[in-house]
Amino acid sequence: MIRNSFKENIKASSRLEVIRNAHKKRKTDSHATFRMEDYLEAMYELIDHKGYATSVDLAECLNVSQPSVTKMMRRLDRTELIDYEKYRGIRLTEKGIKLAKSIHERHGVVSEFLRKIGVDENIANRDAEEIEHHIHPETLRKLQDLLEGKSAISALQ
Amino acid sequence: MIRNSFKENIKASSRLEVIRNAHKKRKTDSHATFRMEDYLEAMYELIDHKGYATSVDLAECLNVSQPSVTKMMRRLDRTELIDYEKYRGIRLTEKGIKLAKSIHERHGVVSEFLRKIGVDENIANRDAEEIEHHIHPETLRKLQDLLEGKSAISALQ
DNA sequence: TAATAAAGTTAGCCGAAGGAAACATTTATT
DNA sequence: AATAAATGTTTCCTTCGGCTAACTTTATTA
Repeated sequence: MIRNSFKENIKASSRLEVIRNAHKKRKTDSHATFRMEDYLEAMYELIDHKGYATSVDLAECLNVSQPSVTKMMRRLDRTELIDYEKYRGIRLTEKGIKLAKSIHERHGVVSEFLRKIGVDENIANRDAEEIEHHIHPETLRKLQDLLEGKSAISALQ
Repeated sequence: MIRNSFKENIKASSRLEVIRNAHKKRKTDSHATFRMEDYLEAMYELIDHKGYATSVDLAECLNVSQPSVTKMMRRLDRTELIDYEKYRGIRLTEKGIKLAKSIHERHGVVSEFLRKIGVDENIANRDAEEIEHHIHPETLRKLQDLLEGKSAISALQ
C-alpha cells in the first residue's frame, strides 16, 4: 500500500488542516486551567452574594469534595489569583478579581445568546458554563454584536 | 461572623444555583471522553480523506506524540469504538463511525454558525472544535434552526 | 470552660492524558 | 536478501483533578 504523508495530504484537505490547527496547544488567556477558572468564578459569585466564600460553599457549589477545594486553593494561591492562608478565609487578589469578572461576563453573553435562540434556561446555563472557557475573544465580541443588534446572521439577510 | 449555609443562600441567588447545576457531573452522550471524541473525529476525517489513518497522521493531526496515540488506540479498542491490533491498522467500528459522524455534524453546525456571525474562519474552527463537545442536543437543534432560518433571535425581532 | 460539632487539612490513592527514551516491527532502498 | 528508514509500541515518569479516611483547627453549645 502506498502511503502518502499527512503533510502531502493536508494541502488537499482543508478539513484535515482545520483539525490540525484546532488542536494546537491552547491555554486560557491567563495561565489558569479551565478548572481553576471554574473555582474562581464560583468564589466570585459567592463573595458577591454573601461577602465571603467558605470551603463548604465552594465544594457544594462545584459538586466536589472539600479536599479538592483545599488543593485548588493552594494552586490558586501559588498563581496569585487568591490570597489563602490555611484555616483562614479566602480573598481574591486584584488579578483574581479581574479574571473572575471576565469569566462572569463571558458566561453572561453566552447564556443570554443561548436563551435568546430558545434554548431552555437550565441547558443554556450548563452549556454556557462549558463554552465560556473555550470561546475566543473575537467570537465573544461577535456574539455581543449580535445580541446588541449591531450585526445579523449573514445567511438570513 | 454569622455564616449562612450555602443551601440557605442558594434560594436567594439564582446565579449560585446556576453554577451548582452547571457543575453537576456531565459525561458525553456516549461514554467517551472529550479526548476520545477528538481522536475519533480525526480518524474519521483521515479515513474519509485518504482511506486509512496511521499513527503518524493522528499524532500530527492532534498535535500529540505517537505513544499517546497508541495509548488512546487501546482505550478506543477496549470501548469498541475502533478495531485495533498492534502493528496493524485501525478501523472504526459501526459504533465508532456513528459517534464520529455525530461529532462531525456538531462541528459543522457550530463552525458554520460562527462563520455566519462573522468570526474568522480559523477561529471559528478552533472554537467549534471545543464547543462541539459541550453542546447539548437541544442547543445544537436551536442553532440549526437559526441557520436554516426557521427561527430568529428574539431580541432582534 | 469542657465537650461536641463543623470546617478545613493532610496523606495517600486513582484515572485521564501527555511526554521521552528505548525497543520492536514493518516498509523501503540498495 | 541485507540494510536503512519509518512506523508503532512499551516502559516509566509527569501533571491535573478527583476521591476517602484520618487528622487538626475553629466554632458552637451545654
